[in-house]
Amino acid sequence: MTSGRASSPPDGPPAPPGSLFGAAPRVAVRLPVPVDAPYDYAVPPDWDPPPQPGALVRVPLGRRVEVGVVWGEGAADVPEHKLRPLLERLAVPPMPAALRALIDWCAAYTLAPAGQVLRMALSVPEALEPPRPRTGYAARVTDLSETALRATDARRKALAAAAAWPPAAPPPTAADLARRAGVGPAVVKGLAEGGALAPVPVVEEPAVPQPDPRHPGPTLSPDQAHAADALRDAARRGFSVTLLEGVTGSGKTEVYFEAMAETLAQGRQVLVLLPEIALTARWPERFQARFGAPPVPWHSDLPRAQRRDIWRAVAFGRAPVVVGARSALFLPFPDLGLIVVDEEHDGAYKQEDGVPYNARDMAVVRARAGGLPVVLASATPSLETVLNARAGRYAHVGLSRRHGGAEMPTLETVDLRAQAPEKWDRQGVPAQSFLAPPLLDAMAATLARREQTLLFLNRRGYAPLTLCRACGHRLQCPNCAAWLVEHRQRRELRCHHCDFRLPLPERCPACDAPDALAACGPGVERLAEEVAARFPAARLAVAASDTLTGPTAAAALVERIEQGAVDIVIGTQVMAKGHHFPLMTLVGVVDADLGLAGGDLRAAERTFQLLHQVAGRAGRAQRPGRVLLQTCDPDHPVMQALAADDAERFLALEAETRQALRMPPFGRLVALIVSGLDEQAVIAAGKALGRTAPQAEDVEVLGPAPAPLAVLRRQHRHRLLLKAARSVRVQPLVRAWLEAAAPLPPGVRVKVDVDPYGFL
DNA sequence: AGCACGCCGACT
DNA sequence: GTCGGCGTGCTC
Repeated sequence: MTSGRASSPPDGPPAPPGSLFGAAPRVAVRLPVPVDAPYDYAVPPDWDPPPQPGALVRVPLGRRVEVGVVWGEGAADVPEHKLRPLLERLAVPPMPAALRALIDWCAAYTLAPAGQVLRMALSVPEALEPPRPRTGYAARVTDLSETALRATDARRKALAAAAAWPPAAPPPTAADLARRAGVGPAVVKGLAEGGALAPVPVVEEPAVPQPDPRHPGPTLSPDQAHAADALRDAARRGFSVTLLEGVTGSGKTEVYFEAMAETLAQGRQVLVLLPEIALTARWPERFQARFGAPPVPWHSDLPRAQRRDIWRAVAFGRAPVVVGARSALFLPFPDLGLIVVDEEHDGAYKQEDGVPYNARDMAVVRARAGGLPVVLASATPSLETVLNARAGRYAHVGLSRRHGGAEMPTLETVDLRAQAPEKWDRQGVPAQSFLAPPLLDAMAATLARREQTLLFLNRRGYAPLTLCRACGHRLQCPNCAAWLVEHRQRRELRCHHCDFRLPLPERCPACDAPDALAACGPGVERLAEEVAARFPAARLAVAASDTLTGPTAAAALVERIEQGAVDIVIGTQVMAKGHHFPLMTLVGVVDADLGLAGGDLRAAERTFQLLHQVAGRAGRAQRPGRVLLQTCDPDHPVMQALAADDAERFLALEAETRQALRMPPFGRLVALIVSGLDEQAVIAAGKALGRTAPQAEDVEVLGPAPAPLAVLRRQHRHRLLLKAARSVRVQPLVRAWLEAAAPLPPGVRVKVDVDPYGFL
């Protein structure tokens, strides 16, 4: 992929007079601002050698100063007099060529301005500055009598501590010395002022834990060892993509650890991508067990200082392994040797805001650019990855059995039409139930065996809808086309799409009727209420993203469950991920149909993956597990495939459907979201875009129609979908479409989403 | 992304 | 008469 920069037109402006003897040397610099082309800058004559591609430089831009990356030679299409000089080289390693290639590729593919993509790679400005030297202290004298300082006990101790400091270690700070000597820091300062200690500036990069590939890890089963051999083999060669497919509990993680060990032994870096880093509490433990050191994390919630340290450690090649969320893909690894994308099917890899990219796909692009292998791991790989493997584009390594001889859980559907939940008694008033008799029986039996139950319901809060029994008014978000979700514990209604909150009203906001508001449908809180009433002796825990604030809370809950301090866990999808609890032998899926509503392209696939993953929570170790799926449609292919444990057949059916519709991965989709505060203007702009839609072979444009979330944060949204055959290069089409389109009315924006995933 | 320029309402 | 709202456009 080229830089996308047009060369100077043949009839361009004449060269300025000064260029007769050779114009000032210029370089193209990409800037982290949303423009597509790099800007040219003059290289000051005293810059010898001139900056090479990848060099990070400070440049003037308008009336501010930005950090940019030298992208290549300057073009001749900017008149000499407009050129401004490079200001400074930054003392960090050049951005690796493979990362620059990824940025260009990502911009060209997503149609995002390349500068906006670059911004993701320069997200930690502090990391580009030299670390601020701290002051260390070294002993300058052997005895206080050599100074004018009066010898006190504290001073003697502090001086002795400084003299005894190991020369190999970095010099101690005042605080270090004071702590060692058991005195106050003022004593140290006093010694320095009196000349007994010499201040030395210490430029110290924080230490990074070093994983040891030869650290003895857990023993692999023959199945695992076989798979590990294949991955190690791939890790020894250049670019390749390998699908590592293994059912939940088959020990995929330990298998790809072996590929990582191989890469680490070669002295090269490894990147592991996880979909939601904060919630995969067990991964770091497993990493530590295998490599004898904690992994280095990367995600956007890390404290700034830590992000700076890690960014620098990666850039300087001091971080051998980073485990991170999708943004870790844009870290400047100088010697990346392997990328692992765990849970590759997970929708969290698709970024919806900013540059809409899929980190799993971009990982393959990064790997190809760097000539290194990628491992895509999943128990339920995505349809596109499976098809790539079948077509031979990806290698395929399978793990069939559960590690440690554990049995797969038995899985049954509960037909809610035939076995409807029976009302329960809330203080003399019959209350709606969400648990059918078979599930309640199974829970009682599980409780009696002193084993654990997971009730899975992918809905936060108490109830997803509140309506007025008097007038029928439904409580809606004022900013979004969405119902307000009751959070009874917090005594408020919340919008799950924007940050709107409303204290729980006593009267209907529409008709003012008192005590008429009724909760409709279940959320985890409401389920907990029913469970608490039905099983008063059971110890409950509710696990949702808003009840588990941060990884610490998640880890604490995991520990409580492990220790058997919880009998029934009621959780959203945060509970679906990679924990395994030996006592958890029953999983009840409260509403298996939940994800299937709403005509989303991948609804069936996602539901299958999620429920399969949830089912995998049941019965590991030596106890057999049982999974009950409550559904109103037990004949649905997803339920059938889950009950029969037949992923193969489900994927075949799903592939058939998609092929018939010429939908991804058999066709390509690009979404254009037109949004703005003024609904009429948005509709008009959408229609105008529809009229100028590209007419081409194998291309069809659907819409405009209201987008699935027709109003979001007060922005009205209409969507057009361009659907094309796989062979069509959609980017040039869309680019030409937008360029030819009538100028957008004020306040209306168009967002392009290549390969849209969810419905945002 | 910033940051200016530029053209229409409520104040010293 | 100015201060200031944010729509539009540019930054080598």
